[in-house]
Amino acid sequence: MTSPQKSSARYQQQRQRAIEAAATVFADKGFHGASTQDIASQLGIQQGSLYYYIDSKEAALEEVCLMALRGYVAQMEHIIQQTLPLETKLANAIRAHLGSYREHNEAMKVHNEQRLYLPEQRRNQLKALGSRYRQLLENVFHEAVMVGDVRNDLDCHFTARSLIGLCNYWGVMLLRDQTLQLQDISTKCLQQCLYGCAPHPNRHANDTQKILKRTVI
Amino acid sequence: MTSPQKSSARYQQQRQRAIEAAATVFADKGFHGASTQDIASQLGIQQGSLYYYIDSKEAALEEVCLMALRGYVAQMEHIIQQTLPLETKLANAIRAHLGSYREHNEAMKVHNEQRLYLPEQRRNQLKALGSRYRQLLENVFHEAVMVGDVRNDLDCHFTARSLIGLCNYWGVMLLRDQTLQLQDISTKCLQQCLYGCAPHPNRHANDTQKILKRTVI
DNA sequence: TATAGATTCTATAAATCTATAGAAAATATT
DNA sequence: AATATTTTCTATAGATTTATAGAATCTATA
Repeated sequence: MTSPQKSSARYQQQRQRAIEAAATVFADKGFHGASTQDIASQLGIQQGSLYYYIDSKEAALEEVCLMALRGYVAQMEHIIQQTLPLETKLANAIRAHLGSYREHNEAMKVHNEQRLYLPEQRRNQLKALGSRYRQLLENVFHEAVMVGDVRNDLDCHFTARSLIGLCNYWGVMLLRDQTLQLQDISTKCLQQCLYGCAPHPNRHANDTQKILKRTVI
Repeated sequence: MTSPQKSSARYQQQRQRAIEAAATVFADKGFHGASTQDIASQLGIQQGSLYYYIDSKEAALEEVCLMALRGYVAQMEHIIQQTLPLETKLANAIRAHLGSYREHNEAMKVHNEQRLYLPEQRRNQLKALGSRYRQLLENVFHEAVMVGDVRNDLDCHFTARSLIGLCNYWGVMLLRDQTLQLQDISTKCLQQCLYGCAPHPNRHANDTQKILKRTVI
């Protein structure tokens, strides 16, 4: 196990597979509950061989979390900076948030549930990405307040975090129960966020559904 | 370590302290990340002595989760069967839900984040309690639909789960950040659930605040 | 084909962790 | 005070885990 040219296409590809295997196993058993043996088995190699691709189990967790957040935040930057009405922006954001649960090998779930087991220093990048995303979402609500789309006493920080919490909750549900429809849950999360459960005045449920159907990304 | 009369008041009391210590440690390090040594240290006894009070680490987790849910569900039964308007009932329910995060030694957090690491069979009681609670909350919304307090196309199941998700999210925040005000978060969760962020017609923010102030339990 | 480099395997050191047994200490009871 | 009971401690067996070293195998290229 001498230090190799770790830049070949094949190496990078296998490394990616290793991180995805780690994501799957961490999502199922948790970081401490999963062993490097579990990850190696998932990948179909021997336990020792895994260390050709990762430096440590902890480093693997960091990679999984970064994998979850990176593409995701980039997506959000794109969605949110577009000049579109609040509802459309939110619809796109929610759809992207929930969608990424079913994409990245359960890495989002791992990020949510396991990242705090990383030591402070290893969380720096993650924190930055997380804050960035939260801020982007919060700004959407600030703008909406200024335009008058939402009530003017709205606590934008609280609302943004609540929406994130809501999406994370249903994101995990989407993973656990494959019969749940991404489209359906997205619609309902949007409605819940915008109108709660009180009857909303000049708007039918179907309109929201339509908005979600023409998502941008 | 022969089998003792495990019913003395002192024994039961120490046992309770052991479960609370386990809750604290599990909340911090996770079930698999925490060792029986950690729990014993928290309690101020030797690692081996812990087994005088618990049968296994797994049994300890089960006890922690049960501790979290038992009193809590009983509370909800009481709150929810009262004949009160939707807003009041919800205000009480949310307040009780969030409040119990700051009461039971972080056991609620452990229940949410660690219970799935228990084997199927050990989760039976927990599942029953959880379903019971979810059902109680769902019924509140069903009633509200019939009375006309909420829009009639409301997905009560979705709404109940979302509210639980919201409360669990903010419950954990209340633990992590002691500067957050229970009262303030409760109010905002209620508003979020009922009205979302769109301006709600014939009701001022202050009314909701008032309702929350006269919680029943 | 022969060789260099990349990849995987086997074996293992060192650390940790759960659970138990039996001795010791503390407390209660006669 | 003497004895019985409860509680705590120490020591350890046995299992598991991470990470590393070095051998073996595979692959690409000269």
